[in-house]
Amino acid sequence: MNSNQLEVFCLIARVKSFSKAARLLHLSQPAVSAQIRSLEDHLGVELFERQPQGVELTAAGRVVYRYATQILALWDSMEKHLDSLCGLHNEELLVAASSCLGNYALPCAVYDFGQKHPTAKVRLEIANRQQIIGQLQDNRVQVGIVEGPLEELDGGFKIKEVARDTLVIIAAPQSPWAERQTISLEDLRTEPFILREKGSGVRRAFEQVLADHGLSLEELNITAELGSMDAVKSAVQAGLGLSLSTRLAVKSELRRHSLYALELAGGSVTITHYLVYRTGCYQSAVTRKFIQFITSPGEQIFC
Amino acid sequence: MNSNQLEVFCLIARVKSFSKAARLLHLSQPAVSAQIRSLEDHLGVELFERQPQGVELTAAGRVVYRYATQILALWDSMEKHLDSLCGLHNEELLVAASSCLGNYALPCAVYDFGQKHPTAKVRLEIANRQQIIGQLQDNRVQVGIVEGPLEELDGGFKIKEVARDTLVIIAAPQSPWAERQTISLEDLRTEPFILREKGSGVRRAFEQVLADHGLSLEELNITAELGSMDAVKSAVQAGLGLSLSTRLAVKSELRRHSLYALELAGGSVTITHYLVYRTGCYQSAVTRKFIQFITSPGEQIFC
DNA sequence: CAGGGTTACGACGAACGTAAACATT
DNA sequence: AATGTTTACGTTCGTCGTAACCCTG
Repeated sequence: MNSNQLEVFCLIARVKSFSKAARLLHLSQPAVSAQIRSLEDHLGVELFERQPQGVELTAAGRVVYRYATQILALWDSMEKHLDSLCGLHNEELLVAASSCLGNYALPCAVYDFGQKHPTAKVRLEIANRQQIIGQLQDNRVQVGIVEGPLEELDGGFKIKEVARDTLVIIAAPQSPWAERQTISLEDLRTEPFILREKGSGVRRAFEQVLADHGLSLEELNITAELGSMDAVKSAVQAGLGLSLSTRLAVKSELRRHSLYALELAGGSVTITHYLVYRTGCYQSAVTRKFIQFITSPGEQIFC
Repeated sequence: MNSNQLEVFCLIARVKSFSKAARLLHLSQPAVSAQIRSLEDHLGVELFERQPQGVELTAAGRVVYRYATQILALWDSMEKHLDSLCGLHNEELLVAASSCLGNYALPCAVYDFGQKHPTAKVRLEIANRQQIIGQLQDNRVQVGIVEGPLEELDGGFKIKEVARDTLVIIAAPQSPWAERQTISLEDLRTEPFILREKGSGVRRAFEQVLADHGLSLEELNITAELGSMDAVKSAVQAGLGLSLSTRLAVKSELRRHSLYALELAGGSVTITHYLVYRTGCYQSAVTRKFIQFITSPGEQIFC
C-alpha cells in the first residue's frame, strides 16, 4: 500500500540489518520494525528471517524485492517526468538560512533535493536572522529559514515550523566545565565568554533568556565577538572561553568530543526554526517543490 | 507514497467524477477529494481540472495516469506471485456467516477476495448463530461471522469485531408506521409481528432487549415464524405485519423504499458482528489471507 | 555486556464520515 | 432544485520516538 514501506524494505534487504537501515534512514529501530511488520501484514507473508546477527530475505522477500525495485523505479521516473513537464529546470531558487541550520543541517537537505530533482537549481545562502528577514521583505530570496519568534514579519508571509533545537553553552574538552551537565547564569557571568555578532538568532535568543532573569550581555565577561559560528567553535576549542550555540550546530563536534555542550541550569531553552515564504504572489515550481520537500513530514533535513 | 491514492486517482480518471468514484469505492466524496489533494500535494502538481459537471485530467494528470496503471499492475502481479508462492491454490476455505451479513454484505467481500486471489477457493455458508458456533467448535468451518456477544465460546478462539449494526423494526411502505421514525415496545405488543426462527442472532438480540424491559416474546402478537430473512421480508412487504432486522440486511430495500425501518423508541440497539477463528492449530494460507482481508481497515465488506 | 530485535506506551499526524457551504446547471 | 466539489470538525487509525525487555555471541 505504501511506497515508504517498500523503500525501507529495499534498504534493509541491501544492508541485511534493521538497525543499520534505521540509522541510514534517520529513524529509530522500532519504527523500521513497525514498517516491515506492517508490510508483512499487508502482503500476508514473512519477508525476513530474523537471525541473531541480522536478517535474511525469505523466498517471498526475494520476490517482493524484485517487484519493489521496479515499482520504486517507476515512481522515481514519474516524478522526473513531472519535473520536466512543470519546467522545473532553468528556474533558480534562492534559500536564505541562518547559520545554525544553514551550515550544518540544510546542506544535506539541499543535496537530497538536488538528487531528487536534478534539473532544479537551488542556491543556499547563509545570513543572520536580520539579513534574512530583510531579504524576504525585499523579495531577494524566495525562502527563508530563521529562528523564531517572528513578530516583525507583517502579513503576506507563510510561516511553518521546521525544527526545534535547544540552546547550549559550549566548552572545550579540556575545560573543567566539560565534566558538568549544566551551567547557571550566575556562573556564566564570570567565565570568559565569546559571542556571535549582533543580528544572530542565537544571540538574540540568549539575550531574551538573560532579560528574563534581569540580566544583560554587558554583565558578562565578553572576550570576543566573532562573525561566524566556525570562528566561535575554533575559539572555544582553543580554550579562549565558553560560548553559545544550538545543539544541532555542534552535533558533529559533540560526536567527535571536540566540544562539550552544557544546558542552562534554569531549564533548557528551546529555539524553534521556521520556514518563511511569501504568499499571494507567483511561486515558481521549484519554490513550491522545495517548500513541500522541506515541510513533508517524512523528510529528514538533519543528517 | 500511497498506492491507495493511485487507485482512487485511476478510478476518477476513468469515470471523470469524484462523486461517482466515491460511490464505486464506497467512500464519501470528501474522503476522495482528500486523497487526491494529498496526492497532488505529494507530487506538487494539479492532477485534475475541476469543472462544474465533473473533472478532467490535466497534462500532468495524464502522465501520472500512465505511470499509476503500471505501478498498480506491478503491485497486483506481485501479490499474485506471492499467492502462488504460498500455495494459496488448492486450499479451500469455509466461511460460515449469519444471515444478516452473510446474505447481504459478505457475498460482495467474498467476490472481492476472489478477484484479488483468483486461485483461492472460498465457500460461504449461511447458518444461524447457534449452528455457526457449533461448526467452529467441531472445526467444520475455518472462519465464522456471528453476532455478539460471544460468552459461550471457550478459549482457543480469536474474536474480532468486523461491523456494527443497529436493530430496526421493518414495516411495509403502505403501513401507517412507514411515516414514523421510531416505535415503542408498548406499540409493538399489539401489532402483528413476524419472527425469524429460534437460533437467529437478531431474534436473540431482540429477546435481550425485551428482557431488559421486563417483557418476553410471548407477550407479542406473533403471527408467523419464518426460516429465512427473505421470507420475513416478503411477509412484511405483503403487509402481514412488522418484523425485525438489522439495518444492513435491508439496506437495498430501504434505498428502493420497498421497506421502511423504525428505530426502537427506547434508544437504538447495536448489534456487533464478530469474526471468529480458531487459534493455536494450523491455519492454511487462504484462511490467513481471508482473515487479514476482512479485518483490514481499508476494505469495505458492505457493498 | 554489547548488538540486534521486539513489545509497550504516549504523542502527533493522516484518513475517514457527517454536516454545511459554495458553485454551476 | 439538483449535482458536484470543497471546507470544517470530531473520531479513529497509523507512525514515530522513548524506554524497557528478550535473545545470542
